[in-house]
Amino acid sequence: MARSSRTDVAVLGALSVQPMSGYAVRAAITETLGHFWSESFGQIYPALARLEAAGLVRAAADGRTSGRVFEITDDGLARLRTMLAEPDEPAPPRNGLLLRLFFGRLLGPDVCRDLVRDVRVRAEASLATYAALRREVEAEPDAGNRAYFLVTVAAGEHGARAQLAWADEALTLLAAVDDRDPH
Amino acid sequence: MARSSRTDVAVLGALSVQPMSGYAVRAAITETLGHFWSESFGQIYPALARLEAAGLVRAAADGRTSGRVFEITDDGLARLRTMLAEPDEPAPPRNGLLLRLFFGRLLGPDVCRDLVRDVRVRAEASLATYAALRREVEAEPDAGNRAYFLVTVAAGEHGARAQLAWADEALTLLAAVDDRDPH
DNA sequence: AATATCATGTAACATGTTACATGATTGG
DNA sequence: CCAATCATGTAACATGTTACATGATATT
Repeated sequence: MARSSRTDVAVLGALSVQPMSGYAVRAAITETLGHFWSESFGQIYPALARLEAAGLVRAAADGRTSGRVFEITDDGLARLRTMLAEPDEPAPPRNGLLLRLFFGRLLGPDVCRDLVRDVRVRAEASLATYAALRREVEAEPDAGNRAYFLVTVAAGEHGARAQLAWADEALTLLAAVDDRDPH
Repeated sequence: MARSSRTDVAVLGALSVQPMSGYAVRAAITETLGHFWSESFGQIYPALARLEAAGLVRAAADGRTSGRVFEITDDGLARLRTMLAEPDEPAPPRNGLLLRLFFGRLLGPDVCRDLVRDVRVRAEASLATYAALRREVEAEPDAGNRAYFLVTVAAGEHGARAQLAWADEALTLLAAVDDRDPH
């Protein structure tokens, strides 16, 4: 049916919170959805043009700046609800790290351990970020969407903790590999 | 530098195990790397042509079939080692499920709970698959790459268990949402 | 005045899937 | 002989990033 529906969801979703410029949509997605979503200008501006042509958003000149302010229409809100309800079909798996580690014998256990340790470090940094994010959300009064926000934060936390536990198991497995093995 | 390096890694990696046809490369990737990688014919055949032109693989007519058998060259093996050692730059995050749940207020807690339950069911199925995979690997004698295979299986297991734990936390969070809230 | 940030857009490129076209080989 | 599988390839499409071009506004 619709082209680029995922970008459309993100853009309409941002505009469902409040009207804003395309530039601000990008900033909102980066800042608020950044831990599970991303969009580039090259996607956002054509998406806004499409959505405007379809009557799902309405644009008005911004008095204060040279740009335009986009506002979601009733049709746009209805369309967003429809798209949100569509089943989420998971993308085909493509994990570059596991691809490397699977052929790790060609690399040797030392290099593989470095790859894994790197993941561990990044996972610990992520955990700290999520903890801060959680404190932020819990400090603000619930405007009705706190639970939904916390659900996404929890996903990040569980994922990062899983990476940590996996890294430790992987390091144990790799410690048992004979380094004199033919790489 | 090189175009399509990730596909090249997967294809060269498959051929580093044994020479085979392009069709068999696809089957090997699907069967053996399937839980963390995927390639389509539309990527594999052009990749093989590129790799052959670059001298990284060598093709010979297969006596038994109408097709060709591709064999990795010494240059190809060296190239594969180089590419495996390159740092893995993580893809920008794009989690369609979390995008939906973040705007879950527009959908209502009931629909969101259905989305989460679906993840839970799939995660449990994954866990069973990984358990079977682990038994398979551990039943065979170690040809020197068992630890590396187990590292990738462990990643799947930890990821699936994290999804399970997250789903339960999410269901608890969503159970507390007032369903009479304005969607 | 210079610099940073806000703002909009496009073109080139990269990567990937899906559908199609074509034919050989094998097993029932 | 017919169906399934093996085998190779291309074209169209989808999705996405990056780099570029351009200019307005705000801050120091």
